[in-house]
Formats: sequence, structure tokens, C-alpha cells
Amino acid sequence: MTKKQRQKATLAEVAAMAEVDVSTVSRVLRGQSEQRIRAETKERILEVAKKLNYRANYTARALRMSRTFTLGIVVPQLDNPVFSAAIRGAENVAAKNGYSLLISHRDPGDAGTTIAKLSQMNRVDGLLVASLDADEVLRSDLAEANVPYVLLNRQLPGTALSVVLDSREAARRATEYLISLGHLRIGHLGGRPGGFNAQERLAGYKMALEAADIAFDPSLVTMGDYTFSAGRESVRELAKTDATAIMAATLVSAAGAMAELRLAGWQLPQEMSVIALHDALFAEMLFPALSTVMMPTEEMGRVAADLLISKLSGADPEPVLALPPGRLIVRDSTVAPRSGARTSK
Amino acid sequence: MTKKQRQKATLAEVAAMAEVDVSTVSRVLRGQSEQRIRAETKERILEVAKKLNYRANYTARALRMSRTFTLGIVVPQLDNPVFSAAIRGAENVAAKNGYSLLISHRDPGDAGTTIAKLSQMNRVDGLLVASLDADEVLRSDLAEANVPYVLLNRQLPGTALSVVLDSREAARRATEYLISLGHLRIGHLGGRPGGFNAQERLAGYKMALEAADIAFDPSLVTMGDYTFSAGRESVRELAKTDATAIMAATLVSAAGAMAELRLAGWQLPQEMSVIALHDALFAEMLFPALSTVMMPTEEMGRVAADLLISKLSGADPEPVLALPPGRLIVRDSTVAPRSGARTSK
DNA sequence: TAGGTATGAACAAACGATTGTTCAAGATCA
DNA sequence: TGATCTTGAACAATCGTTTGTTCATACCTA
Repeated sequence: MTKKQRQKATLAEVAAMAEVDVSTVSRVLRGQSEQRIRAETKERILEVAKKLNYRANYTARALRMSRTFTLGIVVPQLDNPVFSAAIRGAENVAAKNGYSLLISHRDPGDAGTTIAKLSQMNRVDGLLVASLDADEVLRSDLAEANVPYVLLNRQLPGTALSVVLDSREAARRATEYLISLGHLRIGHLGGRPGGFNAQERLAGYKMALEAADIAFDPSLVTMGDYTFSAGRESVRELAKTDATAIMAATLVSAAGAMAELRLAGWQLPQEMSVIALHDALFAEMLFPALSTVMMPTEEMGRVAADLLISKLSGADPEPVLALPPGRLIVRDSTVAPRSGARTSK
Repeated sequence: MTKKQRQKATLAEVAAMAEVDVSTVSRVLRGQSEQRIRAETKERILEVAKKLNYRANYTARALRMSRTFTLGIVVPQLDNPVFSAAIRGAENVAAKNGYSLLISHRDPGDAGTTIAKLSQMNRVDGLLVASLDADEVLRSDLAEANVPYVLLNRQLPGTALSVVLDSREAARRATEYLISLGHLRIGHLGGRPGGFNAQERLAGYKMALEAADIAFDPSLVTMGDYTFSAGRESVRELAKTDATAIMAATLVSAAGAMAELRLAGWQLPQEMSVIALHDALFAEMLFPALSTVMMPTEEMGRVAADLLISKLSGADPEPVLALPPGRLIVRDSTVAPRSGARTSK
């Protein structure tokens, strides 16, 4: 049984066995200021440490250094592929830098409690915050935080650190692609009217139209939120128009739109092309498989964690980092428009 | 600016302001052994603590009590809805009990490191472990753990604590439903041949057939793993048979099967009914919307966290807890077979 | 050879809580 | 009134590190 060996060995035990002081052991094991230690002593200590399978007690270290080497991430939803990707990215970077990731799901209801709890109890050194809340709500939540934080895909006027996706460019690219297929009447299934990202996407959509000399028609734009059911509802408006293609703000609303159209008897993609921003496995699972502009959400998580860690290390990084959209992924949901447009249904 | 107030107040500061000893403050704030404290003193301390917005320093407490009040959860994938649901459940229960949840994504590659790292550094009091690894790999990983752990939807002979879903009953129920629709030739799109859960599902499938006096036909069973592409491949076998319905092990493989059949020109659900185990939002996004037997994965997370916490509190709970499957959710992917079966394609 | 500088390691003070023990003063009793 | 018991709170040790300071020894230099 090696059980005994696995039990936590303390610095004191290593010190005793190596017949030196704990401080010496600590210095050797930390690897810093090696100058002041005889090679022979160092070796002896290293040997004993290995034999005892010594691991620094994380808690003691955290107390002494008043740093927990833990990052918290607060997300509104855990099952949204966008957030899980961000979490994965953040976790990777955190781990790579010796940090752990504390996850905290926060229902839009319980304002602030999570952020406050994590940061005020000194559980985390910093916070990664993704929120769907309105600006004021988020702002007042963050006021409770007594640690540095980075916002995910969100911008809040002020000095807050943020990592944002370039929704505008992504929207532009998606729209541009539809145009390149020959579509002239392109609907936009957008996000919440007030939201920053919704505006950005709309702007990108307009840019693409403009570049192609297509007049912007407000009746082709419907705003909802980012849910499946909102997608279904919104698309009913577009179905009444002569749109031949839809650029959707996100995967799930695109899925809603396709489901609804199909139920109404439309042939997809022949009668309506659909493209969405963001990409995930299930874009491929839809029928027709959904064309998308991939958004680097995992990288957003990585970059945010990086930013936070560098901030924690004393750096003073750029407050806002924008990530370019990823590549266009053409699947089966986008085709050239048929010569004769469908009249209505 | 209330900034100053928000800075971490220590026990000593509260004690000083209330003109008592730290130990007294601690006792009052812990709420234990209240007997030995004058009501008046207690009140004064409480008042000061509130004024100073005192929060116990989590790290100091952890060191002193040698408990971190943190649970670790190790998952193989972060974007799989099954795991995110489990995480959500675990996080809820953890939070409710004053624990935090440390998340750790563990690629099937880096054997053991994660578990060892978390537990040997005293970062967590216990571990929730979800793994797709083979038994021996998992077992050797766990040998490194020097904290209690609970396995998620996995059983490992021995005394390990587990929470498992009743895959057998779920499979039975799904199959039973297909039979009730009139299907007699039912295919099963299963999981990894060696896996415990795969066996269970197969057993449930057989039970339902038997109960309906339908002979078991091995050629109607194909095993793969739980991915989209595996679903596509496996279903080709079934397409060659006279099966009129498929009971799939999980959502994504069902989605793969549907995608493949459709590409091959099948009419769904008329020519092939499909039902899957597990439920998530995207079952509704598929076309036709996928019928499922819901599996309580979120509850699995909750129960597992509960189990772990009770174990940490000194209880000696049942090693294996089985959760009954949830209800049958009938959507559009399952219909009665047509009188004349499709011959082939 | 005496005085000064490196060198290597021990000493000791935190970090901020929890908790067993001690102790002064007031209450109780004979 | 003196001895004993309660009560309320202070004292003090401890958890396992990190890190500034002290200190003995050996080494130089003059």
C-alpha cells in the first residue's frame, strides 16, 4: 500500500527529513533565489520531497500570499454552446497558468449575489463575467466585485476590461455571402433591440447591403431574443415578405426559423436560404445543415482568461479586445435564389 | 464612494471596533455555542460586522479547518448537453450547501493529471468524476485521488460511490413506445460495445421486445459510440434491414441517423421512426422534432453533489444510487409504421 | 593576523481564521 | 463571610506556507 505516502506531506516534514529549515525547503521548491543555496542541499531536499510526494498545500499558500490562484467564471446559461465553448477556452488558459476555474451559474434572477459571494469571500483572484442582463443590472452587480474582472462579449462604458467578438464583421460577411449567391432581398433575424451586439450585427448587415448597392429595407429586419421560440416567431414576419434569404443572429434562432418555415410547408433551402452567426456541432445536425460564420467563442474564453491573468500579474492591458470572426462555413442551408420568388404562403 | 467599506475587513478589525477578542467575534459569527455570549455583546458584534461588511476570509478558514468547501468536477467534454446539465445540477446543490464548484475539463488523453492535481494540492474536498475512459484507465486515475469522489453515470466494481441513470428502463420505455405505435421491426443504435451503459440499454431493448413477444434479431442492433458521425455510419446498416423504427442511445447519434437517412432520400418519420434517450433543447430543433425519453442528467449532478457532500459530512451513503428515467416526450419523429414496409433503398 | 565581505541556512513573523484553555468577576450556597 | 460554581470573554496555539532578517562560518584582502 502506497496510501501512506500519498497522504499530504508538509513542508515541515520534508524539512525534518532533509535536516534543514522549512524556509530552505520552501525556497528550493519555489525555485526562486536559488543563489543562496548549496547545490548539495538543494538536491537533498528535492530528493526528500519527491520521496514524500510533497505537494504544496494550496490553501496555506493562498493565505500567505493572499492570492487564490483561482479564477471565477460567471455564466447565465451552462447549456448554451456559446458559453460552454468560452468556459472550455478559459479553463485551458487558466490551467496552463496554474489557475483553477471556479464556475458559477447565475440565473438572471438573483442579481449580484454570485459575483459578490465569490469575490468578497476571497475565493477568487478575478472574475470572468458573461451576462445577458441589462447594462444597469450588470453594472450594479459588478460594483460589488472587489476583484478585477473581464467582461465576455459585452462592453460597458468605463474602464472595464472586455473581450468582444466582432459581430459586425461577422454579420457583414454572412450577408455578403448571401449576396454573392445572388440574393437581393435578405431578411435579418436579429437580437434584442437594445443590445450592443444586436446593433453591431445590424450595422454589419447594412454595410454589406450598401457595398452591393442594395437598398436597406427595415421591413426585412425583425428583432427578437436569442431563443429557439423567438426564432420561430420572428420568421413569420419575414415569411410574409419577398425575402429569399435570412441572416440570423445566432444558431438557435436560425434553427427556430427553419423549423417554423418547414412546418409552414416551405422547401429549404430552395425557397429560403438561411445563414447564422456562431458555429457549433449542431449546425451540422440540422436539416439542411446550417451554413454559418464561425465565431471564436472558445478563443474569447482563452483571451479573456489571458487578459485577466495578465491584469492580475500587474499589467495594464487594453480595456477592450476585439476578436475577428472566424471563417464562413458553407453547408446546405444556403443556395442561390430561384428565378421566380415565392409569392407568399 | 463606498469602496473603502468594501475592502475585506478582517476578524481582527471587527474585534477591535467592537472592543472584544477575535475569538468572541468568531464564535458569534459562526453562530455556534451561542450560550457563552451575552446578548448585548453579540448584538454589538453583529452590528459592527455588518457595518464593516465583514466576510470571512475563505482561505484562512480553509487552512484552519483543513476543508476547502470546494468540490471539483471533472468532465470529458464541456459542450455535451449531458455534461452541462450535470454540471448545472451539481453547481446548484454545491452552492446551496456553501460549496463552490471547480470545473476541470479533462481530455481523454492526459490521464490522471487533473484528478491528481486537484486533490493532491488540497484544492478540493471531493471530486465528481464523469469519464468516458475505459475502466482500467479510470481506475488508475482515481487511485491518485486522495479525496472522496463520486462517479457520474459510471459504475466501477468496488466501493466507489456512483450515481447512475437507469438506462435500461429508459431503453425499455422507448422501445415499448415504438411497439405501442405498431412497430415490430425495431432497430437499436447503441453505444460502445464494452460500456456498461450500452449493455444496459440493450437489455432494456430486449426486455421490451420480449414483453411484446417480438423475437430479438441481432441484425437490428448496431453499436457505435455516441457521436454524430457514428450515428450516420451505424444507420446505414439499419437502412438495409426492414426496420421501421430506431431506438437510439443518445441524442447526437439519433441526429446523425436522421441526417443520413434524409440524405439518402428517406421520408421521416413516415419511412422511419426515431426515438432517442436523453433530452435537450436541440431535440426540438431537429426536423422532425425528435421524440425522446428524458434522462435526469441535471438531477444526476444534483444527487451526486448531494452524495458527495453527505459523504464529506461523515455519512456513509449507499455506494450506488440509480435514478429512474424521466418521462417520454413524444414529438414528431415517431409515427405508426406504414402498412407496406419500405423494401430497401 | 585582524577586519570586512560573502555565503548558506536558520530564525521568526506574518496571512486570518477556529477552537481548546484559562481566568476574572459575579452569583450562589452553606 | 468565605468557598464554590457560573458565566462571559480573553488568551493562545494552530493550520502550512512565504519571505524579510539575523547569524555563524568561511573566505578575502590589506
